[in-house]
Amino acid sequence: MNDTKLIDIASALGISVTTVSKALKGYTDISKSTRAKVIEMAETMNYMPNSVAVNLRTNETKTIGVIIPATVHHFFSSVLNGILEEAEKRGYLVIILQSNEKYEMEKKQLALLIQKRVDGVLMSLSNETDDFSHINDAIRKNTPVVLFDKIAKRVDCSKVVINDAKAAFDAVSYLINKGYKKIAHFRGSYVPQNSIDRFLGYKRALEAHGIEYDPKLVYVCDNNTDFEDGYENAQKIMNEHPDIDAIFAITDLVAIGIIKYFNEAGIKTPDQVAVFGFSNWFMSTVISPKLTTIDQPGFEMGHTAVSILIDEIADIKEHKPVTHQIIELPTRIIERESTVK
Amino acid sequence: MNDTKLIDIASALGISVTTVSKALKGYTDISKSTRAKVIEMAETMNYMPNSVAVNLRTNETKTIGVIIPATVHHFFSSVLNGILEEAEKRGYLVIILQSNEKYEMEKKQLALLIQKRVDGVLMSLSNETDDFSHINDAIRKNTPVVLFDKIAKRVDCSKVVINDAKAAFDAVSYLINKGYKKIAHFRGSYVPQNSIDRFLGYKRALEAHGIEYDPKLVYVCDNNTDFEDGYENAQKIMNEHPDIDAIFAITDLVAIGIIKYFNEAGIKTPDQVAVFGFSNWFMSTVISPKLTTIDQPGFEMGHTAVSILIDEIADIKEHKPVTHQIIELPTRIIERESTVK
DNA sequence: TTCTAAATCGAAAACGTTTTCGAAATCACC
DNA sequence: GGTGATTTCGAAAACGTTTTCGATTTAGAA
Repeated sequence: MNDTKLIDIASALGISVTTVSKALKGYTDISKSTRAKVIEMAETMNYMPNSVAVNLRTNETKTIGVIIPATVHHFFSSVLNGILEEAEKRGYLVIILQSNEKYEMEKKQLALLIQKRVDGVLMSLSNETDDFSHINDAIRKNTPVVLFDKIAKRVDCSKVVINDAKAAFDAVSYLINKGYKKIAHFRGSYVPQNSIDRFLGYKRALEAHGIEYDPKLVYVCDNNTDFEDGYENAQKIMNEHPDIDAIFAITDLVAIGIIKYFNEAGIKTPDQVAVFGFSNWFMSTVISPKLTTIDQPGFEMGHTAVSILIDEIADIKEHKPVTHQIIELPTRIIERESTVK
Repeated sequence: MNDTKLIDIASALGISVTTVSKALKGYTDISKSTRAKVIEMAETMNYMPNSVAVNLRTNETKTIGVIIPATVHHFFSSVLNGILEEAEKRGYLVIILQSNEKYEMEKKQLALLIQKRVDGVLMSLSNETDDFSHINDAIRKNTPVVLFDKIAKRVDCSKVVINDAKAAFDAVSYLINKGYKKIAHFRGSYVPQNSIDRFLGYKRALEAHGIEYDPKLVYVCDNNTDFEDGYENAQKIMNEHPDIDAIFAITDLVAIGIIKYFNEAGIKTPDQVAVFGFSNWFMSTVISPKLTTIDQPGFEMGHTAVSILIDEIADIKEHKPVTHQIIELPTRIIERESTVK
């Protein structure tokens, strides 16, 4: 409980607080000899600046806030790891909050972060949010925001995303090129744009290859925490459309539910029905057959989001104009067993 | 960029900063009428206190730090979710740092958190740390620390753990009671106590049931990020000891590697060799056969760790004596397919 | 009306830094 | 020894709050 502060060093040395502060911060108007004495004394007294006081004086906290909509799992784990690594590298601390897909939560948490004077915030939007004034408020107050993954096009800030529609288009095109003809889609709920985009990619790929889109082959899986949805809808679709030969699933989670059911029901994957996932979560290599999927680079997403944010923080500090970037990270197909006969 | 502060409200109302502050904080020496005026003006000017200034004055940040040794995955995801939920509930923010199993990192990060004036810190030790002076320093400086999962008995602070030895003992006893006779153990590396304790539990269970412990049946799996270790050692043990009938694995991850190999090599699980995991990670229900395992309550661990920490913070603030608690969370066997014939 | 008690307010210090600006001391040079 | 330039230091203000303590006003009682 013996926190040493500037004044302790100063009085130990019989000099002023100002001189101590300057010596420690490398000001040039302090003689080498007193600087040396100060540094040594600071060392022996185990001095560490009180960050709160520094923050108040300098008006920056070297801290960024992160708001994620869901629990820390799967995709968001990767993003978080990317965020933590890059933030550490750049000397920033990170505060994490989860909105549980609630707009009110998200709004409250963003306000809290601003009140805490974080230097910037990273966020992935909740499914509920269709009003973005809280974000615009933050930006107007000079707290830069960068959106990742679940973004809103209408907000004027930097964003880092993948192209869900294109990734889905590629996935379905891959299936078509492999010779699959009757391809179903297990989509996500109707609200998040990612879910919509992946569905659109699916639809466009069919049309681009001259296959008629059949809405009856689209099933909704809106449970994001378990694979039961995939399991049950797989059962359902094999009753209603036993002649399908492939399913493009919105996530690896539902893909795994599908494969689980197929394995239990004796339906051969990929021989009778191929399965294509999305995200390349760890468990996609655990299941048998191993899952063909889209690699969604969560770690890189976290990395670049932090990088952009910290650059913007620096620009704002130097009163430079900040130019917002929209970064679209590349995805790629990871071909495994569930689609190759 | 128009942050309103106390003085703005004060001058708008023609009163002093003191009165505004008191009115907002519910001091009783402010008349109802001015209080009402202040509150209304604060509302319309959208006042939010500057947390940094408040922190400096009150000497508390309502923030806790968390240091985890590994990447945010599997078990630590659950813990983190528990931490985030409980912290939010109690009005605390959380800063997360990862030490990557490096003692020097851990030490540096703890110092950083103290410098940032967090009110307390939660940590799970790195494999390298066998010197605990940094933790004792923190505690001596009145920053309470509570250790979880990977702890050090010698540090005088609260801890929340599971009983690894007992859990392992239960697991192996379960196998013995099921009739398995030649039970191997795929242990973790030699350094973390958890790994040692689980090994000891294994050994004691054998001895308690009159089965001779054979060190040749113990294999080391020290890769925590992939299941290759389990896979390769499974291959090895089936060459060297083809007559084993069960394996107790240190984590679900290596258990899954084992099952993967067994599935590919045509070795029937559990008929020829049963497999028992540890932790009850999500993927243990993904694999076929589904994995019998020990439920390690990560979410509850995060919850109670935060709860204890915040209680200690309150005690310290009120200069009450703090009594450290050692909480041992119960584990239980989750019986699935990999051990029932 | 006067005196006391209660109600209401504000000046100022404090939290621990950083930074501006001026003062003092030293130096170089003639 | 005097001048100006340079080096070295420190007083003080500032960041935005909270809180103590004293001052002033008001109400109540006699």
